[in-house]
Amino acid sequence: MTIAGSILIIDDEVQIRRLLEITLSANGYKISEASTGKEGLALAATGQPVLIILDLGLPDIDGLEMLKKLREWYQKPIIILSARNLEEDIIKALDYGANDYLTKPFRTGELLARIRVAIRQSQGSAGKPILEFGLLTVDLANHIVRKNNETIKLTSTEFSLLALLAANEGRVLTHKFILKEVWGMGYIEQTQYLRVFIAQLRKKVEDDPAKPKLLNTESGIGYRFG
Amino acid sequence: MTIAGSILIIDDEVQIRRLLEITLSANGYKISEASTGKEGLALAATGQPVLIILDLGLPDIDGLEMLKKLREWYQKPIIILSARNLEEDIIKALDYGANDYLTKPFRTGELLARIRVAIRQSQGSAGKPILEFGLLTVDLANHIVRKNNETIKLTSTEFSLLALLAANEGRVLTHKFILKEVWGMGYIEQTQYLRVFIAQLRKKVEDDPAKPKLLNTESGIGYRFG
DNA sequence: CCCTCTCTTTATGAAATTTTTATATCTCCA
DNA sequence: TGGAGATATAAAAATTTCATAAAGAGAGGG
Repeated sequence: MTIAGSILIIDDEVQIRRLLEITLSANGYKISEASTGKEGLALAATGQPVLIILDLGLPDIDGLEMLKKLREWYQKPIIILSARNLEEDIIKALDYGANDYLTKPFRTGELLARIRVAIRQSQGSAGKPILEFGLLTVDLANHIVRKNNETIKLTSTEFSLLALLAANEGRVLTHKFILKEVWGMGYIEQTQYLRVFIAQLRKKVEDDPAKPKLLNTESGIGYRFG
Repeated sequence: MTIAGSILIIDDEVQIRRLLEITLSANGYKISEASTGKEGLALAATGQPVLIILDLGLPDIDGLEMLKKLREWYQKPIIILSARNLEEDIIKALDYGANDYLTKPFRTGELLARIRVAIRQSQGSAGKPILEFGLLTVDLANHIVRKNNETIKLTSTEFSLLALLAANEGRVLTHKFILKEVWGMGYIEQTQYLRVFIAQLRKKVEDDPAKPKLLNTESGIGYRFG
């Protein structure tokens, strides 16, 4: 029903959905639609949309709450459509993680241009193929990890986890974010998996697994590489 | 508080420059200004601004040409300010590499929010601003606090508390407000929590915890940062 | 079919953090 | 100046979170 790489439209007004459906598909985008917040959250989780167009005036969930919920795990662009044009609303939505905010009625050409902006930004940084950290190198393309010039054998889950952390050196990644990226949306609460795999990685990667220098834990939040 | 990096304003109208200068510096941004396209290009090259605010109606260079020239080498966000509200102009500017487009007259609060969006996107996916207070820096996105360039270890509650106070530098926040924001609605009466955590923070953050300079108490009301 | 490899669960002790308690100190005003 | 209410701080207790080993489950290869 939903196809990866699509744009998800969450709006309760059928005319708007129809208009967007026509406009967007005429411009080569695949689309999926939801008319309620609940449905929208479900589709966002399962459909892996590259961008979400969100109406703030949904019947079942407060718009800002919806935005907050999405941003707990969804990093790609969210463009707000709203009938409200109060500065206060716009500021709040943008600060809650929206990428752009258009008021209804909107111009379709402008919306398309703003979608292009959002998408080109989200595709911006394509990381380096090989990451180096002193004696440790992580070759993302070839799934090879070396320590002191010897290759280390990692399972594919272990590699995904290490690659994710290494690619975000210095940043704290939350449990939920890591679980979503490595295991998928359905595993967002399985914090214990993470602990088990971090322990395994430390055994293989750290000089002294009991005193980790690369895989640091941020208690109550998540993990940080480096 | 200052937010790292400067914003370059390129606009020929002196009133606009003055307005932006006041608004932006009041919000902790360093700024530089240019009144012509030529001057703007020079400053963009030498000043390494983190963001450019560009007026499309410059006297010496066509706005779109200017944008094109900048985008040949400048990757950070460019926000367009323009008197023109034609859809065609907006689309062109966005497709030429602008990150956002506001029409004059604009609302300053909204502009500030859109600047925050642009900056957080250019700083890797989830980057909120980095707050600086002399020798103390608070990196909101990465949960990192540095003092004299050494990272200080804070628990997640300690960090939330510090971040809240720091983000509201100079303002007095009441006990109830802080408790509501950091612990949640149900903890509004737990003033003692606050005292305990403020004491812990002072031990970690202040030079002399007994004579706090950053975490000040407003007896009977609450606390104030700075 | 058995062996190996990996992922998933479960169990347990350790560590970190939060909450509670206790006591000392400060501040303001009568 | 004295006392009441507010604040600071240390330290103990309780709770939560984390690390790790190990057992169970499932898949795939020989």
